[in-house]
Amino acid sequence: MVRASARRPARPREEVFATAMAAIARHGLAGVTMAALGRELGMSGGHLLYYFGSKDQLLLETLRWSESQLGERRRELLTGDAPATERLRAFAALYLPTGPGDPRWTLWVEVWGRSQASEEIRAGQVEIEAVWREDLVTLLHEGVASGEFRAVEPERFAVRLGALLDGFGTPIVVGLPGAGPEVALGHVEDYLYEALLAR
Amino acid sequence: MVRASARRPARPREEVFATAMAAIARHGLAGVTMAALGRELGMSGGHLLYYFGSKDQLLLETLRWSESQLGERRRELLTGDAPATERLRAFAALYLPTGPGDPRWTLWVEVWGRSQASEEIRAGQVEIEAVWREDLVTLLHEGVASGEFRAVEPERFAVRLGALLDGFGTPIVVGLPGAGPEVALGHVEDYLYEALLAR
DNA sequence: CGGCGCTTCGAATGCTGTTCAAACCGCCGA
DNA sequence: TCGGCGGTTTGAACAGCATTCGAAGCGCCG
Repeated sequence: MVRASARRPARPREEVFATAMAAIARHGLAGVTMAALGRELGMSGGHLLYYFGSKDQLLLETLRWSESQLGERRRELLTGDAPATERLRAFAALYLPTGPGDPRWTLWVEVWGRSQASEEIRAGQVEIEAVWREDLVTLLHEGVASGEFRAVEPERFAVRLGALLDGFGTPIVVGLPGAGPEVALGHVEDYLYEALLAR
Repeated sequence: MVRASARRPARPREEVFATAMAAIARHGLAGVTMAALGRELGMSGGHLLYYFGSKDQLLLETLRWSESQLGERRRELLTGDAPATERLRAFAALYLPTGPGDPRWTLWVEVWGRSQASEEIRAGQVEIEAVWREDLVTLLHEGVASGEFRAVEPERFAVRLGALLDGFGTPIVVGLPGAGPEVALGHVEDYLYEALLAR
């Protein structure tokens, strides 16, 4: 058929991810249609699917991109020469949601919801989380080695701290009453004090 | 029109919930259609919606029912005369998923995924969780009062323990590598020892 | 016995993810 | 320069499903 509408080159991947993330944060994944996202980007919905394969794949790639954005910030604060305690606190603050509807965490909530039914999404989230875990373990090693932290087992401690942060994060992003980043950070700081510093 | 198919009375609510829960555990909510669920129950999909209003409402009611099933067990173990420490451990064991695909937790994962977009679901989950929280706070009060636990603040401690349990539970039910109820319980027990018992 | 309100069915409706045919375009080799 | 090829882009078709809703059915009550 004669193409009535003009062809438009795909938007840069960065812009696609940023727009997708904002839309998902605002409407939830179910509230975002490929057609609507395409309109926002000046692309067709079919064009988006040509590149990403499926809506769920788009979600996973968007999360991957989002997490990679944080990689720089996390590396900066983790490799600074502030005491390990401060860096660990900063790590937790960076990990936790900024508040209800935090776009990055909204992606995570959507991914968790799809993870059980998809080995591919599970593998993806494991890969993304691994980076956080490795960085945390490295920091814990440093703190223990320098004598700043008690002689905890870094791997095991990282698992527990990760669970605690996840457990606090989800109610924040979802907007449950009483849940907020300050409250959560207060708990985490107390926990870190009791577990790593108190003698 | 002349009704070709026979009318069938609705299945008891209990059976609807049990069947819905099993189907959701097996396929995820997205993989369960109202038509298919109706066929399993010998009802029409429209009939299910007549009673539940929407698929999301069915999910929330199923979770409510599921949690009420546990209410008895939780009350039994919490009001026993075993030491508070044992009862607290049993509480944690009951709270955590039994393993990947745990039906009860699968409902929770689905609810979390919809919570952000729905005030009604948020309110529902807060109500359901409140019971667990209250029971935990009561137990903590007992343990502190009897001198068995350190003088922690029960409300605050319950928030933190709840976060830790949630943070451990989700990877288990979703089936992430390395996550399992024994591992999680080990962590939780260690945490409880360090936070409540160790001097 | 008639009317009322609840129950039950299942197709219609509306919507959306995904597929796919077709047009378009740039590049490369003959 | 031209034809072929492969990637790009569109948007409708397709398939599926949540939800709505009209209509039939049924029990109960006055």
